[in-house]
Amino acid sequence: MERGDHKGKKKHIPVLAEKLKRFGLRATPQRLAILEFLEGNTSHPSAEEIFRELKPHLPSLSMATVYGTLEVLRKEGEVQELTIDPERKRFDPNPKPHNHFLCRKCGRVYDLPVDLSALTLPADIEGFWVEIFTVDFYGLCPACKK
Amino acid sequence: MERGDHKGKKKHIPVLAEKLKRFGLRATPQRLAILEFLEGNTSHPSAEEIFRELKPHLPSLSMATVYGTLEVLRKEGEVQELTIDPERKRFDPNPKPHNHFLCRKCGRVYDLPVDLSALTLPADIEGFWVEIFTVDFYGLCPACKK
DNA sequence: GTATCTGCAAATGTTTTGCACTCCA
DNA sequence: TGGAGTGCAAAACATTTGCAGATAC
Repeated sequence: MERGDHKGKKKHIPVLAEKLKRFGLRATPQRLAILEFLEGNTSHPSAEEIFRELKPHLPSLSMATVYGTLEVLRKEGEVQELTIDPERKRFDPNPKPHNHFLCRKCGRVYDLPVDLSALTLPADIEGFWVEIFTVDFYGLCPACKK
Repeated sequence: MERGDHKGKKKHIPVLAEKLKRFGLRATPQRLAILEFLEGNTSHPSAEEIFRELKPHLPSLSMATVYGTLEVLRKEGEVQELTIDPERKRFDPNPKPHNHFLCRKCGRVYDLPVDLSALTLPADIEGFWVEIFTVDFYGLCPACKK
């Protein structure tokens, strides 16, 4: 696997364009660039980090477009918005429920390999209708623990 | 128990002043008002809500003081800062770990009576040093479910 | 061709900061 | 009295919005 790649090979642009069209969305260069950047990305970037990364390759890109694209992708269930970081929203292209860890020293957010599948709760708890829940961990990451 | 009270009787001002002094902090009217307002409060207010509530009784109060006081109380472990609401920070005067529920309709945050004590995790998970973790629930509250 | 999308710039809302003045201990 | 604390106004950010022009299809 090459440097920069994450889980396996990146999907080709046509595949990402197809995905957008399936949602009834137009396959614009901006959206394709954002989708491609997020593909397999486990760094949980903020909108600003996505913008900063893509701007050099797509100089016309604006923050408004980044936020707008993230919002439509979230509505389609393609990305989830994380609240773990009190400073800013972060985005995760993995829509499946999984756990996150925020390092209090370096500020990075990691996927945490803890199996909480045992934690199945009744959908209705004392009159509260629970649709989703998240488990967020805080502490020191392996690099900062040393 | 009277209306407006929460868990038992409110602590008197001298008791709250003592608490502040134990932390090496001065017992100012602003800090005492904020502490008294938070005492037993389970509404998980934002800084702005605290300000709006207290301003009429303490007209000189400023947002800067509210934020400053919440920050020193958080450092002393007297309140916790919640990240459950993506729109703003909320504060909880109960420093013990417990679960929260955000209603997607009315936006209120509740304490959720779910016992997760069974969920004891090793402090060290694959090299991550876990200090605390939070479980946040999202859905419809009893009032909005109807 | 046309409805969707984008970029810009301005607005919004939250939180922080610098600093002169105040007041608690 | 002296340093900690406060209020004000401005700044700093993160995010949203309105709209005129651009572009995917």
